[in-house]
Amino acid sequence: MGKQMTEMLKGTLEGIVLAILAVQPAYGYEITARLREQGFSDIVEGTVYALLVRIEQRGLVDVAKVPSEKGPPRKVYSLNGAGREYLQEFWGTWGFLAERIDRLRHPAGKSQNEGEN
Amino acid sequence: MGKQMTEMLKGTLEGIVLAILAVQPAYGYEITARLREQGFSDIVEGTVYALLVRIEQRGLVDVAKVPSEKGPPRKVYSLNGAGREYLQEFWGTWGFLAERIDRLRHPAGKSQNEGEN
DNA sequence: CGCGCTATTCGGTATTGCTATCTACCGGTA
DNA sequence: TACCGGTAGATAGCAATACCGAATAGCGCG
Repeated sequence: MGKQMTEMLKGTLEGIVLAILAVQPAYGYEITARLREQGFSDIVEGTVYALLVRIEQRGLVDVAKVPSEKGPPRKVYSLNGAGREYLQEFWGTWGFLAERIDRLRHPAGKSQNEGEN
Repeated sequence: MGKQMTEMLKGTLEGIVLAILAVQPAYGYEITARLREQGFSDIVEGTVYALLVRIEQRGLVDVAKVPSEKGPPRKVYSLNGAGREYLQEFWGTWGFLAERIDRLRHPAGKSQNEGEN
């Protein structure tokens, strides 16, 4: 992807990761892989780890060190109460923004094939 | 709104402004007002002007100085070919992201009112 | 002249994702 | 033993962008 996606991920990637953790706890490497599966093919490890450090410091997740068979111990992150609250706020903000942007894309009171161009 | 919205606007505000300009040319002060009308109540002038300078330097808009009856001359921005192309790219990127995020919000194979909480 | 409204510009700050690199652990192989 | 590939995490420096606050500029009115 391009620069547009990079900038758009600012502010949303955090919510995306929290949403992934809301489904089930996971560790950094795993989260990166899951993002790749879901189409975010060029999000690198470094980005995810830095983000995880941030959300940990803000107290949105609980961390458990789990030994791994191959490699250093995993840090498994799980969403806690504050994280769930924050995620809900995220959905609110996202909904607000997405609604308005979609409205710009398909302006009411304009002919159908306007705004796409 | 809060910090979340601020960060989420990164990368999208540019597209939002371009979309507004796609409807019809406008000048900075007017764009700010239009954003306010559409619900982005706390976007300040300074942000919009800085953004306009950027998209002008990238050649996405044409500029015309128009004298005003009240106040300094207005700089009227209108989307040009490159801008239209860029906007279409924006819609592509936005669509990609929005689709994946909505999928996270309403995971397939989960009961309906999951993920909202 | 000073006040208010319109309109634009500028300097500094904070956040955040990216690149690139580094450490560390394990199993397999030469 | 020595090296390599895959797993796992951490860190430093950079670029982009939105915010805040203030300044500047033009015009009409009391």
